[in-house]
Amino acid sequence: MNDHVRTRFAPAPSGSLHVGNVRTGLFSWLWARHNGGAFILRVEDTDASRVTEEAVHGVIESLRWLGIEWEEGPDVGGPHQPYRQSQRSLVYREQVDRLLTRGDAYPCYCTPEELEERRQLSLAQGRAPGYDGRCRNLTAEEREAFERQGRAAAIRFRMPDEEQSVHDLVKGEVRWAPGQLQDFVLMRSDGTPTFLLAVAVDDMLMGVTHVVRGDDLLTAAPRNARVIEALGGTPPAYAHVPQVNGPDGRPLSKRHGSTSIESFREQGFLPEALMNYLALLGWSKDERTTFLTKQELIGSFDLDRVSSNPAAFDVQKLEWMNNHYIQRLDDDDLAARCLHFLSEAGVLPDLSVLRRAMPLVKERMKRLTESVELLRFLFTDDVTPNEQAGELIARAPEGYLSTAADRLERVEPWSEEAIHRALDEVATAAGLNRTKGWQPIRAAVTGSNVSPPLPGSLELLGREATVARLRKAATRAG
RNA sequence: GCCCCCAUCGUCUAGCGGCCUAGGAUUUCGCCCUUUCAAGGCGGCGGCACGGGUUCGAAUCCCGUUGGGGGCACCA
Repeated sequence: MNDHVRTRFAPAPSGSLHVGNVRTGLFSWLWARHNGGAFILRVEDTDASRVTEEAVHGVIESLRWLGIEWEEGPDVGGPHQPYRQSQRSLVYREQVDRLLTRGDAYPCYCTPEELEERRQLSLAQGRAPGYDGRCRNLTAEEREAFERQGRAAAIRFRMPDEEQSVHDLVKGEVRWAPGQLQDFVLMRSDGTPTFLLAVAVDDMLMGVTHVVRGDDLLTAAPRNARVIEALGGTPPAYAHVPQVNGPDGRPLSKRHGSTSIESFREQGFLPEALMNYLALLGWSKDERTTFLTKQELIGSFDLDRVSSNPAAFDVQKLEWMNNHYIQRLDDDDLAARCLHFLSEAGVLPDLSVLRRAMPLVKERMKRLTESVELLRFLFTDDVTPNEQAGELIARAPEGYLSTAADRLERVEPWSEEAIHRALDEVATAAGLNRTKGWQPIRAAVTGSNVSPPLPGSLELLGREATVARLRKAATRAG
């Protein structure tokens, strides 16, 4: 345990937070918690044009819902405020000035057009397309000349001309040959900081000890580290975790449909199930542990056991896990969660009945949204039979449903057991087994060929509605 | 084009030189249970990308090939 561990999650809230990003954030958070350290939420909005206020709120909402909390962030404040890069311009200006005076950074007067032109040329000649270092060693006179031309300078970092390496906690030792990592822009010519500057400065100033992020940022690590060192700080340890892929094995993106945390919530997934599933995407406790509570995850999470190869997101396994968690929720809790989806669908349940219906449906739902179709018949008299139900009703023996109605009308008491016996009597009298005998009744009462167990369902529905629906179907059956 | 990362059942993974005729989970298939649908139980199919090494011995180490991904922006 190391209570000095400080990690952060720094999403750029331009779009929605998808499960891949969050999986990475989850690892970062788990590492902080595992070490009894602190977790920071920071908004990476150096390119302010792409960020909306709703997006920032969305990020906060999604993380909260999942069960991730932070000690410092834009909403809760903290000793290193502000936590939005768009509000830290002065800080970046100050740090970039230090780099400038030390000669670790320099003004670059090349225009985007010139850079693009040279980039194309390099590519055509088979050389690296990056920055060629044109303004690296400008004399004072040359600078003045550019200034007189009215050129605005971007500020570039002077990358040491030597081999670069990072010791990554997941990838191991990674090296880049001298010249491979070119001088990059720290501050745009309009004075706004780039991601590369902001991240280095913030991680340093906020005392971040471990940077856990997607491995698409692996080449940013040596740049981040060199900037921090040039500023006199100690770079954090880096852990670059693989990206999460879609079911087709390609990186998760819009193309894969709704992959935002918000959409999983709307689809009826439990946050505890999603967290458990996500934690197992690229990490494992051992060879058999599948279910871990939040506390257990915190207790056993270790960057050492994070896999270095990308994982594909498998909804089916998530669904299976979701069902597992649903089954283990207590009835009040589950009912409260289903209520949201029922009312969303326009079904307004009697709360007491809803609660008592939970034992009947909990092992039948992969998603909470399924509670709507499973339980609708309990809360509405509109039970127009679906196609299969219609057939079941039509194929019922002559007078069968009326007989069932008659018999159920006399059931005493109106209990699951008594109803069960009555249903059997009706079926037996008609020479039918349970399957054949109960299905028409199920169809008539629930409007579907599939429903929760019949006796329990009828008990909850009540005698009156049950009998009425049977009679109505009987007339329709002719 | 150059650089970097990755490679075990369809999917998530265990495996860090002998315990592996490769284990678990999910998916799928079959059986059992059963009032429908599920859940549950039992069982089956299914994998070390390929080629070279190193070693008494390789899924495990090294090299190469192939494949996938990422980077080379005044995006993040």
